[in-house]
Amino acid sequence: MDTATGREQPRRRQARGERRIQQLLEAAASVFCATGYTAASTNAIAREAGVSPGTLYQFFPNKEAIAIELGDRLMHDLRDTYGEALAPVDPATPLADAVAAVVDRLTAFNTDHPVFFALMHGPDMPGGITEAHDALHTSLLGRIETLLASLLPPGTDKADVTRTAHICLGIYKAGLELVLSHEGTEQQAYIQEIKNALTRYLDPLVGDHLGQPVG
Amino acid sequence: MDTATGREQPRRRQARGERRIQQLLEAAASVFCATGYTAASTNAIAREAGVSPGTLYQFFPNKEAIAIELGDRLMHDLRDTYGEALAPVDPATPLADAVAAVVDRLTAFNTDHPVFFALMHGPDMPGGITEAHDALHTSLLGRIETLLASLLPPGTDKADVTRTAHICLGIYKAGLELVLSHEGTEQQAYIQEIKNALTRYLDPLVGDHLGQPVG
Amino acid sequence: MDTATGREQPRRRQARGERRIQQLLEAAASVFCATGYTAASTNAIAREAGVSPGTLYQFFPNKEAIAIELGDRLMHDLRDTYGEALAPVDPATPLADAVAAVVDRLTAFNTDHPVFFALMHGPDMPGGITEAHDALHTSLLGRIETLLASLLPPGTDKADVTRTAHICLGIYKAGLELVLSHEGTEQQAYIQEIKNALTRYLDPLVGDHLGQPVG
Amino acid sequence: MDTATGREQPRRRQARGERRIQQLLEAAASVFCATGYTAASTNAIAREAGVSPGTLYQFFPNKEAIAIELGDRLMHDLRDTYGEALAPVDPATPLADAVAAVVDRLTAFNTDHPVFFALMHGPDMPGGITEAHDALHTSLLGRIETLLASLLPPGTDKADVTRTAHICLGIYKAGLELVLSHEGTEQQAYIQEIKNALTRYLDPLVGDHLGQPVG
DNA sequence: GATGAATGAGGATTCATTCAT
DNA sequence: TATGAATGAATCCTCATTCAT
Repeated sequence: MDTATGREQPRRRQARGERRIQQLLEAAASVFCATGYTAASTNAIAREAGVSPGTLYQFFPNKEAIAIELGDRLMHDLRDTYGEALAPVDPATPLADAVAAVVDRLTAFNTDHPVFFALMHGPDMPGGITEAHDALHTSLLGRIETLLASLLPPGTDKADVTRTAHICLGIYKAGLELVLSHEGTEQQAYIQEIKNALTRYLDPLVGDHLGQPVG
Repeated sequence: MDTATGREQPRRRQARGERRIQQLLEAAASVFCATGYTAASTNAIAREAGVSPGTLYQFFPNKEAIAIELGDRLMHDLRDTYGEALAPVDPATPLADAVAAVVDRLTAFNTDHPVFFALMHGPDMPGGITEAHDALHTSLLGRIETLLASLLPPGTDKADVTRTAHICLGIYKAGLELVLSHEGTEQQAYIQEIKNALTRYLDPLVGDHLGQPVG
Repeated sequence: MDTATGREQPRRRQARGERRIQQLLEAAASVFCATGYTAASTNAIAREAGVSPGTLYQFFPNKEAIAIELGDRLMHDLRDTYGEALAPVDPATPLADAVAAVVDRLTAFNTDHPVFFALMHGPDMPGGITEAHDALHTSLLGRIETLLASLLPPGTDKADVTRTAHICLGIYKAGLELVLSHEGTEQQAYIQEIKNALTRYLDPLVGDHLGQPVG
Repeated sequence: MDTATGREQPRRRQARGERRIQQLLEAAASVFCATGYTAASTNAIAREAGVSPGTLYQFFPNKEAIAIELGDRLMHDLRDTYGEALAPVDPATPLADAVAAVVDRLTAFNTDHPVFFALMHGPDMPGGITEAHDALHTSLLGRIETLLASLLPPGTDKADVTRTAHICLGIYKAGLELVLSHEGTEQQAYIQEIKNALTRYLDPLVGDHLGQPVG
């Protein structure tokens, strides 16, 4: 009966919803970038998406959920684009090159998805941090831990890896903020400084199974 | 009462005003710490200070101004406590020691004035950043630049100093966030990592007029 | 499929429609019980029924209509189960027994159909009372009037019968609320009190064609 | 210093607030009567009071609080007007007269304060019942229990008194609804029926220390 | 100076209902 | 029929700021 069209009918309906969701997420990204997460209002997002507030709430139960979904998709994009590891784990790669690759990739990714930065810098709140940012943060952190696991000496304590990852992510986030607030050659200079800071920070920690450290 | 010592009247009034301001700033600090700058409401600050909203607005034109004044006083406190340079610039001091001293001092200062952190991490907003945080940031940055000026080789380009200062401040802020979100020995470990990250980042930059670099 | 038995098609459709209606009414009953009529949302009813909001509106023009139909069916059920009169009108039955029978039946009916209570206690609204509750109320009232007609002396004024019926129904509704808010022996005690209140209220009104009044 | 005016200054300020509160409560009473508690919106109450929504929330934290305060003041009014006991407890008073007095007083009170009825009939919700109605209900119930304590035989079980009070209040509430939905002589007739129902219900329960029961 | 009442636009969210598919 | 997306006014409530006293 429905054999021929049965799969497409629902698909078309779902497709509309999926399109709306995409639309809403894009609007949300835009608004988050423009005003930050805290100041972003659901009404503004709906308006930006050209729909009514009610429509937004048909797809997301609340503002937080939008940010979470946005973060999720962002991480998937990141994975799809640069793979799980974010960088080549070829033992022969010098640390500086590995770091540079990761920084370049993350920076390029942020250029493509400016909301990445907006989401990473959670709201003002103390301790709390919204679930959305937490999720994004945790996810990123995991990737970095994985990456570090292949750089640091085999026997390194788990807690040390985590701590190191936290510091690296912190340095990167702080650096990204600077990168974004500058332009042209100065911006490039900041990118280089992030790489320097990370490389130098990690250099004494990596085992000598890596290529020769920076001269 | 009102008849005697006509000259003391204004003085007393000013004193009263100063007390009020102090009161309000302390309340603001408390509220900023508890809820973050964005979520802090002027009404909540007034309530915490035990005065009416109207009174608050008799001393500060708006929320922003409170943060600015708070930041100003914080910077003065910092200067009063640790001097302009934040650390001894004795050329003989090894870099690691100088960095450790600065980090310890800033961290101790933050412990004494928890709102320091809250103000440094401005609101969510994009680029803009509120004037208050900007001011605090700029002030801190200036101190760091001064500090770096004595560490980096004499002829270093002004722009390079500024850039380096930005990066250092960024690393410190990111690190402080981690320090504050941990406790006990883990917290200590993070403090050490901040020192490591900064020392290693600066090490190749400082001239050899400093004590021997970290072994 | 569509080719054969052209006559059965509509029948089957009607059957399907009837099933849907049943489904929706059961869902509505469930939601009305859980949240009350006012707070019940049509979306919630549709969800509970496992259909889309649109489907609900294909069978009922609005929320009110659902309640009305639900009330109607409830009254039919009541009639089907306990007959038109709700109780034996055997003149020999003592008043107390007749009252007890009616109360027990209504109470049992409410146990079987908890939404009965929810519908009887209409929304908050003033005077207005929604059509649905009005209908249920009127219907119940009619049954009680019929019942009373056989209890009160033959020549009793119609207005008096109606008034008495109103009072009896009021007492019963108030009592039912109490019954439902208690459990165990206390609940039984309340049931008994309803019977007492009604019996004593009616006792002086019934003619002596009934069995001996309560001692 | 302030001795003379010190008490009046604050008083005047508080007076404005108190006036506003009165105004808001009157507006709330009006809106509750017009639309019922559930449907009453805080904005509508503010509008009715001629103030902005914000003003309302300066005096009441939420809708519920308005109803609670309204109920409180209502109970105080009731107490102030008719005393704690609601009726003479003169042992010589015949039950019918005592009941009539209470019913008349409550009915008169409700005529003076129509919101009394609106508040007694809480929202639709199941079990829940808002705190406001609960409070009013409990308060009324207490008064009735006190009253009954002097009517029922001295040794009566506490639980029995409470149960009887519940039933009486239930009958009265149900009756009041009927009274309010009728006019003129019919309304009077309903008032009489409430008295009858209550008197007859209580008659077998009161000790013979009361005046002769109804003939 | 101090008070606290007043504002009113704006925030997130809900819901009965309609409509394109 | 059935779907579920779409609507948009309405809900409760907040907050920076102003103003009369």
